[in-house]
Amino acid sequence: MYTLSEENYLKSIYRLAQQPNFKITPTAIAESLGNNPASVVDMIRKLTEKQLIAYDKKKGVELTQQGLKDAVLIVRRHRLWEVFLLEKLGYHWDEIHDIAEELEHISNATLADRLDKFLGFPEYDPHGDPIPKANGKVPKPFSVTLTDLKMGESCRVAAVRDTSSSFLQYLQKLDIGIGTRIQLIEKISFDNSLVISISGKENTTVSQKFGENILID
Amino acid sequence: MYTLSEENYLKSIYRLAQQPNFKITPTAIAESLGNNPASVVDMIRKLTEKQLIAYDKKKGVELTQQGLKDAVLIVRRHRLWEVFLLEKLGYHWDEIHDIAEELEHISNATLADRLDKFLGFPEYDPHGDPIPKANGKVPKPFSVTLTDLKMGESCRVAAVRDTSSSFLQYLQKLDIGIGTRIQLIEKISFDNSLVISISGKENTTVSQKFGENILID
DNA sequence: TCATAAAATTAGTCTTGACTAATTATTTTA
DNA sequence: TAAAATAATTAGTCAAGACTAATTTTATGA
Ligand SMILES: [Mn+2]
Ligand SMILES: [Mn+2]
Ligand SMILES: [Mn+2]
Ligand SMILES: [Mn+2]
Repeated sequence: MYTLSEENYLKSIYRLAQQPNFKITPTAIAESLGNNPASVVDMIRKLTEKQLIAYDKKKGVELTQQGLKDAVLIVRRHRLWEVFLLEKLGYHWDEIHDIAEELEHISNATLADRLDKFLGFPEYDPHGDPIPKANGKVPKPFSVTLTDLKMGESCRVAAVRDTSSSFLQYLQKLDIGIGTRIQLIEKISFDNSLVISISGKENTTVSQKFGENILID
Repeated sequence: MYTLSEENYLKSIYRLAQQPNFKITPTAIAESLGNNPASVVDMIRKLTEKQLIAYDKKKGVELTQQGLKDAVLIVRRHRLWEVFLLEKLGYHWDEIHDIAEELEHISNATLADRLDKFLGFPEYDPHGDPIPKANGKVPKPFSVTLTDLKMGESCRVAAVRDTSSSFLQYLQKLDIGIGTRIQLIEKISFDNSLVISISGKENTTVSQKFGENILID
């Protein structure tokens, strides 16, 4: 389809666009890709010319209809490959993201759909992110976090926001995965730390930042 | 591991080295990759510096021990992915080569071995080429062709030398695949055309070039 | 053996996608 | 609102990996 770089930019812009009321600036894109803002300005020019994005000083960067379609396809491929790597090749959930980051760029007209079918049309990837459908429809992602829970309430872990291996490995250590049940025991008002019970076991304390990265059902 | 280009050069040199007594020249590499000889000379310099190849005017290009090891790994990945695409995703054998050409560059320490295991440690790829083992050992490829057959003898199709989709589609039309039995009925001395019987059915005539691209058991 | 053809190499250019440093525009804040 | 800070943009550079055109080297054969 496009170059590897173009695709990574599209995907990055798409991801930033998921945050409601967030203005997508060159700096924001630069940060999300680990690039220099000057390089981003170059690429914004290129993608604008190709009519994949529109850039307005006031509104920031927006994907065009075509750009959105392309970005969603890349995300679809990424998440399907993640399912494959975890379920078929036995990788752990903290290893799959980086490999999928490469696999998502393999371009073949029917590959995503064949993979989708082979995997049994999964709805969510191993991190709980919804997998865009073949028709381009994207199921609504989870948005309520552990910090939104009220005292005493319990929930099911539906997805993780941060997919870095340091976070995922921490979760593994705590025995938390997609589907794990968590009950909020107490909120420490000093720093918003959360005292939780994981799968009904003894209490553990986690930070606010931790809580914000756990999406629940 | 290396850049996409470096890997493609390594693989191309490896493939050329399979032909016995063949001097691997810049022109030969250029032809096999569809590149300009001048570009090849640049890359020969680069790969020599990285100690992956040795270039001697007299002997031509040779892979070093390290270069050979790396090339074999890329071939291993290529052929394993081809098996995956055919057996798991249902592609036809004339579609898989180009996709594997991209997939072979996905670099992850354990990916090839996991894929190998998932596929049940296949010995040959869908074109009959041997799949290098995890330890770097490469099973001996088939080398006898249809043109080596004597009048009246019959054989089993073991592999194809040419993997272009035009050749593979022609084979499909003739109902020839890996494992098909072929009997040589007659050799036309004028142009070395071969009159053959495919799976015991009525006679068909194929060219010498055709015969040279069918490897038999 | 020497002329010609073919192959290899060099020199110089181009595109992509990065970068740094300098400059200009826009926001914040005092 | 003016100064200071931050963000965006421009200008210039670089490396990779390709190309063409020109030159040199090597091989071939009359
Ligand atoms: Mn990527
Ligand atoms: Mn994911
Ligand atoms: Mn390749
Ligand atoms: Mn093959």
